[in-house]
Order: sequence, then C-alpha cells, then structure tokens
Amino acid sequence: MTTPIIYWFRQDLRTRDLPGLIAAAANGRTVLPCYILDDISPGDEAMGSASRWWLHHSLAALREELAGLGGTLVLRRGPAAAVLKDLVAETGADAVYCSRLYEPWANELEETLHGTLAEQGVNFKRYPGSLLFEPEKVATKSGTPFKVFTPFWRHCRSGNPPARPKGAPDSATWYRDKCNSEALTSWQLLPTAPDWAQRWLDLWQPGAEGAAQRLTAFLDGPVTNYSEGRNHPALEATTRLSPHLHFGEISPRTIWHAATGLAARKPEQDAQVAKFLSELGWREFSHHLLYHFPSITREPFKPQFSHFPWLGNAAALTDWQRGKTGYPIVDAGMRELWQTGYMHNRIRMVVASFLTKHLLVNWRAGARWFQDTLLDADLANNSCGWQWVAGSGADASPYFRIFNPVIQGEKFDKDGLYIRQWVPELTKLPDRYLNKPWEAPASVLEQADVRLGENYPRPMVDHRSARESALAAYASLKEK
DNA sequence: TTTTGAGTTGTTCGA
DNA sequence: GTCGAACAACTCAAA
Repeated sequence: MTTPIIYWFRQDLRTRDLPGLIAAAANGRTVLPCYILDDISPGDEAMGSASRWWLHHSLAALREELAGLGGTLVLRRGPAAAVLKDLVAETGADAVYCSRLYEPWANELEETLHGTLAEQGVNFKRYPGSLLFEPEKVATKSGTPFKVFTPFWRHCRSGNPPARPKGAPDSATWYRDKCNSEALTSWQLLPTAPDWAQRWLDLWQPGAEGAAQRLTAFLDGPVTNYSEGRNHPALEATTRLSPHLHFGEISPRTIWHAATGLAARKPEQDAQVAKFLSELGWREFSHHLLYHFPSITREPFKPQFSHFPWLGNAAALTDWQRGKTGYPIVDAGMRELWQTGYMHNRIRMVVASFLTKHLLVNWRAGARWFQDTLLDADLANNSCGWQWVAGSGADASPYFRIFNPVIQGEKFDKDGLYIRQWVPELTKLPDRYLNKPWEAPASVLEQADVRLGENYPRPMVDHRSARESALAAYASLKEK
C-alpha cells in the first residue's frame, strides 16, 4: 500500500465539489478520511448544543456517503494538532489536506499545523472550497478590502464566475489498513435528558443529500417570488440552506451555478435569482470581513461604538432569551429559535433590533445566545449580522432605523400564522390585537383567555420611550 | 489628491 | 388611508 494522504474534514462535510479531497485522491494516492472533534482549539468559539446535534447527523451522513465510495471515515477526538500528529505517526502519512477556514482561531491553527507537521516531514495543504471567492483576491482598486456590500458584490459578480462544481473524486484509493475510529455515539453530541431535539429530524435532514433536496425544492418553486416571500416568516419561501452551508454539505458554487443556470433558462426569473444570489453574497461578504478584520467577533467595527452606553441588564436578557418580552413577534421568534434551532431571517433582525435598541443590551450577548442555540451558528455570519443590526458594523443599518415590533408583525405576519404557531397563548386573540395585546379591551382579552401579566407578559418596555432612549444613547456617541 | 455619487431589509410625521 | 419627506451625517469606492 502506498503512503497515505490524510484528508481532514472540518466544515466541509461532503464528498462532491471538494477541491482538497479531489487533490488528495489524484494520481492514485491512498486517502485516509478523518474528522476530529476538537473542543479545545476553538477557544471561546466552541460549538453550541444545537450545532452539535447537527454535527452528529451530518457526520453520520458523511460516513454513509464515503462508504458509498468505498472509504471509511475515521473519527478522533482531541486538539487537532495532537490528533493529527498521532494519526501521521500511526499511518505513516506524508501529507494532510483540508479545506481552508476563515475564522481567526482556525487560521492560527492552520499556521501552527503548517509548522509542526513540516517538522514531521509532512506536507500540510489547505484548499479553497467553502467560499465563492478567496478573500485575498477580492479588493478595491486601491487594494484594500471592501467595506460596503454593494460595490463588493458588484465587483464579485462582474469578474470571472466561480469555477463549475466538480463531482466526488471518481477513482479514489482508500486507506485499508487498521486505523482505530471512535464511535460517533461516544461523543454524545445528541441531547439526552431532556431530548429537546426529539422532533428535529422531522424538520431537517443534515447531510449533502438533504442540502441538495433543499436547493432543488427552492429552485422549483419559491424562487419565483423570493424577493417578497422571503420577508414572511410563516411562508416556506427561503432555502433554509444555512446549516447545510455552515457545515459545508453543499458548496456555494454549486448553489451559484444552479441559480444562474435557472436564470439563463428562464430570464423572467433573473431578478429573483439575483436577489437570492445576493444573500449568498452577504455570506461571502461576512466571511471576507472576518478574514480581514478578525476582531469583528468582539469589537465594534466602527470604533466610536466602543463608547456605547449599553445597559448590561441580565434580567432583560433572560426575558428576551425565553421569549417573554410581551411583544408577540419578538417572543415568537425567540421561541422558534429555542424549539427548532432556527429563526427566520427577518425575525432575526426584529429580535436583534429589540435586544440592542429597545433593551440596550450589548449585541455580543445576543450573538453568544444565537451562537449557542442556532443550528446554523456561524461565526462570520453571526458576528456581522449582529453588528449590522446594532449599527456598529460594516455598511450597517443607520442608527435611527429602529424596528417597530408591532409594525413588523402586522406587515410580515398579516394573518398571524407565525405568532399563533409559536405563541399559542395568543391563538384566540383577533388579528387586530395580535401584535399589541395590551391595547385590546378587557372583554376581548377575556374572550381570548389572555390574562396579561399572568399567562402572557405585559410589554417589558414601551416602544416609544425605548426608541427615544436608543436615539439618545446613539446621539451620546457623537459627543465623545 | 480631490471630488462625487451612493449606501439591504425602517419609522414617523404631516399633508 | 396613503404618500413623500425627514431622519444626520459619514464613509466608502471610483473617477
């Protein structure tokens, strides 16, 4: 048997269109596929519980996918550098290939590995594959990173398109010698007591197959009305590809080419497809920003925001997390998140605006909560999304743009389907009062079995005065 | 170097 | 009920 190459799976749990895996399998080389559960190296950026649930099922799917090609996925646990060192020693591998990550901790780890593996005489190679464009290759005419989305995306779209996606390696030779693998179940990635994810497999199919089905289903239908449909949380009008993308079960260029291909066949859908692609563009933008400005996960992108007078109110944060703010659209979103590991994009903006502007809680507290509870928790998207809403980010929302949670609910959940699904105690309240139960006459509340302050909270802040406080807080930045 | 045009997702107010 | 303007400058990117 020839000297093996280790293919180290990370956030790229697929076998198709994976440049590093294709390179490893080329020239008849023997490939040893492995995944390392590393809770040490990421530091504070360790995976949340929802993400671990997804990881379990995604690894199971990847294992099947590899088995179909004839390969056996090796599972190991520990700090990646040490585990790889051992694996190299055990198997005599002379190279480790992987897909590049863009998180600061991952970048540092890759630098370290490059050195330590070289000392063992092992060639460490990183390949692109998780983004459409490499951050080093996208720059303004003066050579600096873009800080505004529109010119960034215009630039990306006007250059060479990303390469066409490739398939799985067609003639890989897989490592066959004995190589111990830990049992996936021994990692205890799934919740047990209680099993809060009991019904999540009805909602999600982690793995490349599930990802491909989501994409197909979207391009077969909802894309035709994407620009409008995407605003309505009760509709199945978005792709829900975000967790699949985060774990790399589908490559962004697969999505790009499927979407542009559709627009080429059906020119009347060009505008909708462009809108959809621009969302992929925001993912791209966030990852590029994180690469160029690694402090974006902790520090406000706009430095003047480091003086922002956040309140740091722990009780308010808890009420928000539990979906007990008294604003139905906010509570619906927070409960959807808690119960399904997901929240509709528009509602993410509404709840984030509420936390940072109505409650004046630092966006980092919200970002931490999302990171722990979202299936699609992604450091780049999450950090940039929160900073955008808070107003401190690149190309951020202007400070006076404060979402009115009542209007947002009335506009985008007209029939109250979303609120009634997630806030069942308000089910019987008529549409007219569904977004503002505190304005309902006593008789209406009684008839709907709503007892404010008992079975549904009164609004924890008054919108008008909260708005004024937020504007005053932002105004105070200018004085400093 | 200077200038110019432009910038995800909203709300409120007054006519 | 509907509509347009104001909100407040500021920074970015390209010419």
